[in-house]
Formats: sequence, structure tokens, C-alpha cells
Amino acid sequence: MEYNHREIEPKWQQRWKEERTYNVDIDKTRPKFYVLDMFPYPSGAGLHVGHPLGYIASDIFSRYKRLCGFNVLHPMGYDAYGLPAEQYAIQTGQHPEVTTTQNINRYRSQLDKIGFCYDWDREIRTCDPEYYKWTQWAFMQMFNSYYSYDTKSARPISELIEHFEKEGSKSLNVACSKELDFTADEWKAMDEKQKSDTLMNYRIAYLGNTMVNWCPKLGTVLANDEVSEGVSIRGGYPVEQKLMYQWCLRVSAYAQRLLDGLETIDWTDSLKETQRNWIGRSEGAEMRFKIADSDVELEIFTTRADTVFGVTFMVLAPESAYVDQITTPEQKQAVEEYVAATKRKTERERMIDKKVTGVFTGAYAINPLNGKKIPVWVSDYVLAGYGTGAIMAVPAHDSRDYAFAKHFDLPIIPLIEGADVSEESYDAKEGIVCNSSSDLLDLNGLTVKEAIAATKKRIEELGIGKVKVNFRLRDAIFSRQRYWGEPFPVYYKEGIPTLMDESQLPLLLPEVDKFLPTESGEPPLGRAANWRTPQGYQIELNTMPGFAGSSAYYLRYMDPRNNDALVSKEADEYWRNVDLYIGGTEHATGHLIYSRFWNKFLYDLGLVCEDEPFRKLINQGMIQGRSNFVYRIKDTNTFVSAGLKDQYDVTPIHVDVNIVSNDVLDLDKFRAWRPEFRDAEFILEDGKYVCGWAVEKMSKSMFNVVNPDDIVDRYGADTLRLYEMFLGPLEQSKPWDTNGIDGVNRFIKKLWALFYKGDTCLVDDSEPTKENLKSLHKLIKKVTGDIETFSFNTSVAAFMICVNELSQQKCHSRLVLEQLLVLLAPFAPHVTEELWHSAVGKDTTICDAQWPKHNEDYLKEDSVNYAVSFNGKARFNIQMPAGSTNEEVERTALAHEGAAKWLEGKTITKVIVVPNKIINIVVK
RNA sequence: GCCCGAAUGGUGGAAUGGUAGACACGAGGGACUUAAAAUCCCUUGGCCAUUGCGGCCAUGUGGGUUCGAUUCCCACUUCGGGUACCA
Repeated sequence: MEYNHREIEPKWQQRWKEERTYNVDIDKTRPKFYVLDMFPYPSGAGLHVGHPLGYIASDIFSRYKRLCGFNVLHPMGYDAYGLPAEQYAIQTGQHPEVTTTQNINRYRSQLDKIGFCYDWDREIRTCDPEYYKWTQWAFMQMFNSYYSYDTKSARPISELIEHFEKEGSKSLNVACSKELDFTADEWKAMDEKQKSDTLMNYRIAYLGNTMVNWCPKLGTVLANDEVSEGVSIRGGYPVEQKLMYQWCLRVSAYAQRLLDGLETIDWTDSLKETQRNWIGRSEGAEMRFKIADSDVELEIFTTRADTVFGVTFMVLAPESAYVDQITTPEQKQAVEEYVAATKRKTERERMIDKKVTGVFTGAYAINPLNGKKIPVWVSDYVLAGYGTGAIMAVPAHDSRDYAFAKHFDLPIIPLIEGADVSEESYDAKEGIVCNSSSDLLDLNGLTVKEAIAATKKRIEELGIGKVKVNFRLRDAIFSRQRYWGEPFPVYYKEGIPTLMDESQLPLLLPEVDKFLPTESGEPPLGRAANWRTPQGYQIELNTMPGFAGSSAYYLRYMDPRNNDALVSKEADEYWRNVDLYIGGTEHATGHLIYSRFWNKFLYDLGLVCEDEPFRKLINQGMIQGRSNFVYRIKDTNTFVSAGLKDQYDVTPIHVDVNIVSNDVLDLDKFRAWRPEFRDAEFILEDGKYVCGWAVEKMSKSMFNVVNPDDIVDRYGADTLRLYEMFLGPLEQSKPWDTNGIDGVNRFIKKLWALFYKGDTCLVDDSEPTKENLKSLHKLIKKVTGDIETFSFNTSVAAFMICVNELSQQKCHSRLVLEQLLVLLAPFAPHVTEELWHSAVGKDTTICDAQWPKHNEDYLKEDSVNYAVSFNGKARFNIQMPAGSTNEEVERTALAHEGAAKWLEGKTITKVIVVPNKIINIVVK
């Protein structure tokens, strides 16, 4: 029998499917292990060889854990709601569901060819009503909850209503959009609408007037993580700031827990750091400044309370509510013009345009600690969304304030001894404070740290401020003005947003004639006929964002067909949370924050038993493309080989990597590739046309996309799997280069040759030799260690070494070869399964074998090789019997004939013996 | 600007304090073959020596710690990723 992947791979894939080899159920007699891939958005382009990298790694780990005796949950599904399908629908009129289903089918057939051990019975799709019922349901729970800082958890909104009825807003310690102040009587006197509005201030899923990222081109709002550098991540369209009435999730309430939880999970430090920065905790103080000749008090936030004596002006964000309250009539026009001008600018323009701008309000604030009058300005360098939207400016010690002060010629008062602020501000939080004393507070002589603490203490005593922790993390905007998403189970009863009954879930996405906004500017659902409750109330027209469906999908896999609960208690308590999660870093500040938030919320409600969803997380690196170039001599149809291109004036042109092999261009295929190249002439080197190359993103436009289907067809899935792992460390980005694939393919053929020569099966029952066992046990030890640390590339190398050794040893012993197959099974499931049955003669699947353990006895050496070094430089080797003492090693080394040369005329200062490795003799 | 990570042959990479370059690709040479493919064997970081041994230099640059540094520390250079008026 010859190795023929085209025959054995489909055969086993079929058998696994028929025999339900990879389907799992709760089994309390075995420990569970949950391995999850970030589920893909099924794009129209299909998979390229970069996509399966993480899937292969997780598949290897799943199979390994199963062989180790774990009951492994390893599911897959699709993140099926999304913008590309909708935009395609707008262009073509094709229903997004149709394209999505097509894409899913394509993905599935591509995935199937690679031989993954997914339990496909547990497949989920976020656009499936059976699935999104629970997305809608979770939203309803959030609507019905508020967040208590006393219990540090979400609580039913009914508790809050009880509190209002007893005490109004008194002694509340809860998350809210803004601090409200009302009595129990005032609450009771409110009408339904007022009560609804008041409760919105506290709900975890709430409707709020917030500054949103509005993308006019996409016609929708976007969350902060969907925007980068002022443009939308999808499409790259400009985004502007706009005040809109939108559904939001009070993620900010969980900021501290999201931060603390990072300590308990096994993620890389860099990813945790990214999340910490995104959450952006900063400790500081809120302080109130009275406005002269007015009742208004400006509340500001600062982390540098110590610099309060250096405040020479105040600045408001243009959107701040204070602006209208304090602007003097003389300045009114100038301020209004400035605010209007800022509004017109998109966020991107505001970012690119780093010019200092601002306008004086005409008002003055009083510094509460020294009574000084300080002017209040408006400028767009202060953000409305952070802190209180107002700052005290200390130009001597903040570079932004410094630039503003220089531009408008405002005074600068240095507060730290020795700080030179003539050219730039002194921003460092260190030094000894000076120029900082008044009747109320004296900071002179203190360090900055001490001064911050002293000021905080004093302002609390004086009742002019309080210690405050601020977070950068914003609430998530949860409405999208799109069609292809989950509808909100909400209707408007006399203008009051009201939840539907749980029994009405799932609320199905209605049909529409077009996927565009209505003529009156309403979202596409405005086109749905009868988008009303039976009582005739209007149902919410927005849909939920992409992250809604992906925030709790890992829970649904535990119990995917349950129609009575998101996940049953039994399934949740058995599978608990994800033990290993593999996916890209691009979700660090989006999905991985939202999921943690969502899970913590469900945890507060007692619906899930683990506080963190993903115990360990590995980020696989990106596989980049490796593009090839041909060089056309300018204004001709002649192409010059890469080595000679410097002699001509050439234009590099991308050429399809699939017609290039080892950087050598196939001339006939090139001529056939494009009509304009049909008559191409070539200047060759050594009779070949050599292409240039560069590492770029894998994309159609670069002609560097490699389809896994082609690789599987040519070399087989096992070769693809091994090669992707062999390419380099899992977490590192690296270019795909098909050139090296022959090496792993040869390895599989060599493996095959251990079992078969022609049609003869070589496996016999001979007793393994010492050498055989040594090679095998070396491999067991290495591979086990490597899988546990995700060093799959070095394990593949170890397999190659072992197979080479065994073939040199002519080892055909069944006992050795069957264990070799088990070790290799996670990496190359098809060929190992085939040999396991046909050559070794087993009749159960290799998946149910047992992972072998290595035996140190077989690894022991009779003698040990020591490298003898003089002053750290290795000079010769000596063989020592195993277990020799350091003294014996040293004596032998010095007595060795080679030693004399290096000892001549020198004296020995020191001898270091590293057991089993090296002996270093220091001479002078 | 700030934070994080990386830099090793022609190429992908190995070695986390102990003989740098495992393993693989590519390249060169050889065997088998009428020939090719496939397979197998040898060489392959650089320089010097090559009649034999051998010697020197080398992990981005410069310092440091150490008997010994690709590995640890400091500074710099370059590249990649994240983030950005967050007060």
C-alpha cells in the first residue's frame, strides 16, 4: 500500500461522522475540558491558509486532552450577523440570510477537509432564532437590573423601586448615568413616563442620550472598539461625534471587577495590559470651583490635586453643559461660534488638526484654596466624555495646558523646586513642591506623592471635593441602525420603552422590501410591515450590534438545543467555563471585554457558576502573505529576472503566487495568466526567471492568497496541519510560504515507510531494542512537554527526528510503533488512524487510545559527555560513566592529553562542573 | 507621544545562563536510473588553513553582571503591534 491521502482522508472523515466519534455528552465520571476557537464571521472570500492556524492548534490540544482521559468539549459555530452581508444585500437585493448561509456552507466544507474534531451537533449560528432568543433574553435581564456598588453586583430593578419608594434617591450607592436627587414623595408623584425615565438612569441596559460615534457612510452608530483613528474599522469611513438617544449597556459599572478579574486568569501579560489600558483606571479627586458672581459651581476631575495652586485657568469641553450656564453676554457670540465650529468637525479632523484653539467664556472661577480669580475657557482639547468634561489647567505641569497657555499668553506658575518651565512643562510626578501655600493648605516641602494625599484629605475636610476613581472604559452603545442583527424585544407604549413578555421570544427579524433606511431616515426595520405589537404599539426599530451574539456563545455550546434556558444548570455546572480559548488579539478591547462583562452579569444573576468565561487564552499570530513580483522594464513588455533588475529601469508587478514555485516563475502559466502578458519577453538568469518577494497582508489584490483546499488536495490535510504548526511559534506572526511544505510531506511518507514497504506490512511483534525505546521515550517526553506549552513547531521537529532514528534502527516493533501513532494522532489524525487500523491491527478509533507516559529508565545514558572548557571556551570532550562525581570529572579532564596545551604556563583559579553538561576550568 | 513585543545563516526557525544555528526549505555534489520523477547519501554561517589536524570571527549596536550571555541588566538603532488630547 502506498500512502495516498486522497483515499484515506475522506474515508476516515466519513467514518468519524458516521460513528459520531467526536460527539460529546456530559460524563461525570471523567474530568471535563473545554477548548474553544473564536468562531468566525463567514465572509464571502472563504478561508485562506491563515485562518485554520488557531483551529489546528486547538484541535491538537483537544485531541491530546482526550487521549489523556478528559471529556473534551470542542464546538464550532458562526458569528453570522454582520455588516458585509448587509452591504452586499443593499447592493444586490439578495437577502443577507441567503448569502450568510452560502458562506457558512463554504466554510463548513473547507473546515471539514482539514479533519477537525468538532462536535458539529453543537453548532450554533448567531442569526438563528433558536440562538438569538437567548441574546434577546439576556438583554431583557439587563434591562431589569441595576448595579449596586454596595453588593458589587447586579440586582433586580424592583429592589431599586422599593428603595425609591422608601427613601427616594437618598443613600444610593449604585451605577448611574448621572447623580439624581429626589425624595420618596417626589418619586411617588412622578407619572409613568417620568418613572420610566428615572429608572433608565440606573438600568444596566438603558436608553440614554449619549455622545456616539456616528458613521454617516454606514448610516449607523459604532462602539468605541469599532472605531480607530477616527474612521470605522469596517470600511474605513469617517466617524463623527453626535448626541443620540441610544440603547447602551452599563459596562462601566463593571470596570473595577473587569480589572480585578484579570489577576485570576491565565492570559498573556500583553493582552491583560491592553485591557488594563482600555479600562483605564485613574485615581484622583473631584473638586468644585465656584464661578464668581454666580451660583454655578464647576466640578472638575484631576489626578494632580497637588497642583491646585498652579491653576491659572479652567477649560470646559465644547459640549459641556456648563458652557451655556456661565458664558457672559459679551462672549456669547464668540463661544457659540466656537462650539458650532467644533461640532462641524469629525473626530478625525479634530485629531489631525492639532492646532491649539479655544475661546474665553468671560466668566471667572474662584480657586477654593487661595481665593484667586481664574478665567474659564472653552477648548476642544478637553473631552466631554471623560471625568466631568471640565478641567483645572496647570500649565506648568501638564503639556496640553502648557501649549494652551503659551498660545493664549496665560500665566504659568511652576510648583516644583528646580523645575524649568520656560520651554516645556514639567509633567513628571516627582520632586519637592513649592509656591503652594495658603491659609487653608500648605504643601511646600512635601514630595508630589505626599502633596496629592494631603490635598485630597484637605478638600474632603473643607467639603469642596472628594476622592474619586475614574475609568476610561465607556458604556457600550448597543443600538445599530441596521437590518441584519437581533431585534430588540422592546416596544413603545405611549412613548415608554416596554419589554415584551419572555413567552414572546424569540422576536423574529421581520422581512423588509429593501435593506436601506426609510425615506424619513428611520432604520431599515422601519420598512417592515406591521412591526407593531398586537395592541398596535411600535416595536423598536434598531437592532443589536455584532458583539451581542458573540458575548455568550461559549455558554450556549454547553447546551445548544435547550429551549427553556440559555444553558441548563446541569450543563453549566459540568462544563463551567472555557479552559482554553484560542483566537486573535484583535478582539482584546472588544469581544473579550464584552464577553467578560456579559458573563459577570449572568454570574451576578446566579445563572452561571464561573465569574470569568475564559480561563486560559492563547493568541495565535497572523499568517501573512508572501507576495511575488516580476519586474517589467518601463514602457516595454519585457520582464527581467530579480537578480538583474538593478541594471534596468523597472516597475515591480504583483504576480499570482500560485504560478510561482520556489520563487521561479512558470513562464507559460504567466503568459496565460493575463491577456496583456501573452506576448511577454523575458530576460532570464541561469535559464530561469526568478521572482522577487515581500511579506504583505494576505489578500486578493496582492495575488498572494493560498487556499487550504488546494493544499489539502495536493498534499493532504495531515501535511497541511503539520506544516502550519511547523511554520513557527503559534503566537508569532509569520508569512505563509508553500515552499517548505515538501519537508513535512516527506516526513509522512517516511512514517508510512516504517509500516509498509510496497504492499507488505512490516509491523511485527519483535521485542523493542533499548535504542528503539530510547528514541520513543525521548519523543514522549518532548511532545508531552511541548503540547502543554503550545510549542507545536518543536514537537513536529521531534517527530521527524524520531522517525528518522526508528527507520535507521529498522524498528518495526508493534509496541513502539503503536505508541508513536498515538503521539502523532493529534497532529495528523488521518494517517495515524489509517495505520492504527490497517498496519497495527486495532479495531477501535485511535482517539480512544491512551496517551503514553515516558519512562526515565529508558532515557538514562551509560556514559555522559562533558565538554571541557578553558575560560568558557569549549576545547575537547570527555566521556564519563554515568553518575560520576564532580571530583572524578575534574580529575579526568585535567589528566586528559588535550588539557596540557591549555594549562601550559597557567595556574588554575577555579573549576566549575555543570552536571551532565560541561566543565569549565578558569586559568590565569 | 505613551505602552507592549521582536531582532540569530540565502529562508522559516531551534537553543531562556553551559559546546549557537536543532528540525526543515533552498543550494551544491554524489548514488540508483537509458532518462526523468521518486528515493537515498554527503556538504552547506563567514574568514583563514586544507597534505592531516586545526584556528579565528559570528545571535541588530555599544556597555555591564558572570568562570561562562542569543539568554539577565543599562543605553541606543531598526522593525512590528496596541493606544492616543483620559486631565
